[in-house]
Amino acid sequence: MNQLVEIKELLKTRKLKATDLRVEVLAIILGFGKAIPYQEIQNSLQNFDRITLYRTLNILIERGILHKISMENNQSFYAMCTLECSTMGHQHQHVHFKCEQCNEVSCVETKEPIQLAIAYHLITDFEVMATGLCGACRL
Amino acid sequence: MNQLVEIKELLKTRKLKATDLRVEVLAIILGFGKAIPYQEIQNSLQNFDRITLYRTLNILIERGILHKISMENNQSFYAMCTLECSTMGHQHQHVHFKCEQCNEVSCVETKEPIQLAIAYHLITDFEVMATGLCGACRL
DNA sequence: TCTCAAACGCAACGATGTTGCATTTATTTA
DNA sequence: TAAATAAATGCAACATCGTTGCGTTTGAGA
Repeated sequence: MNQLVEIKELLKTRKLKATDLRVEVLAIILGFGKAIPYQEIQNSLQNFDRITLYRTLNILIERGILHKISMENNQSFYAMCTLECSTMGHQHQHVHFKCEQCNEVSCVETKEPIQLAIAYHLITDFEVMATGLCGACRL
Repeated sequence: MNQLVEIKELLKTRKLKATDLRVEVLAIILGFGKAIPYQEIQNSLQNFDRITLYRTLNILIERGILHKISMENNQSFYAMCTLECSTMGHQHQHVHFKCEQCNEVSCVETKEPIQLAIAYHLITDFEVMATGLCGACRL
């Protein structure tokens, strides 16, 4: 089964029509492999409507297909969700890592699960943004 | 020694002129106590130039006086740095916590220092954004 | 093929980021 | 205290992105 069919299947399971832009955007993100900057998505598209792209990304996030990563400089990255995410919500346990050398952003797993506790606070969810050197750039 | 003098001292140690806007912005942030939304800063100022405020916040961050917190919805918050931060860089060990009830964002310490390790990666810095219920809203 | 809710495309508006440049000002120095 | 100057301001100008409304188009099921 090729990627195009897989994408359409995925959209169907989330009750979304398989429109051209949606399929195209998902193909671009899947092809990029790591978390993709918003600009990169725009650059990869030929003709597109800005507002439609905006709504497309939002609904893909809402349905648990994509998740958004906001960097400190307000740059937005998008990445595929894991299978645990659904229309009901996101379930990410990974860390968002940005390499200072190659500037790539990726979703990585920690060696140990992260334990987080704050006095008097009830933590329901958290996100970790780490920076440093990725495996390739460390060599 | 009153707050005004303290603010001017702080600016001097970071080699920054004590201009009206800088002093005013720092007084607003200190008065707010917790992390302050960008909008709240604007609302608290009477007459101000948007670009000057933009540059003011940037240079205060650059000199280790403030730090910026980017929320997932692209809303920006600003908070005072600890004394460990300087012109040489930021040294935050705390967690940025957003209460889902009162929507306040604050810098809080964890019970245990956070240990983070990712296979093949070298981590030089990381930031944690947590959501849940703060002490006051839990009662 | 028909039907219709869903999605698109465009207008319109607002907030913020960013740079250049002439003018003003805080602080140092004479 | 006044002069000198590097720093900071204020404004123009431009760009990007977020967001909503609305008429038109279209994907997918009947």
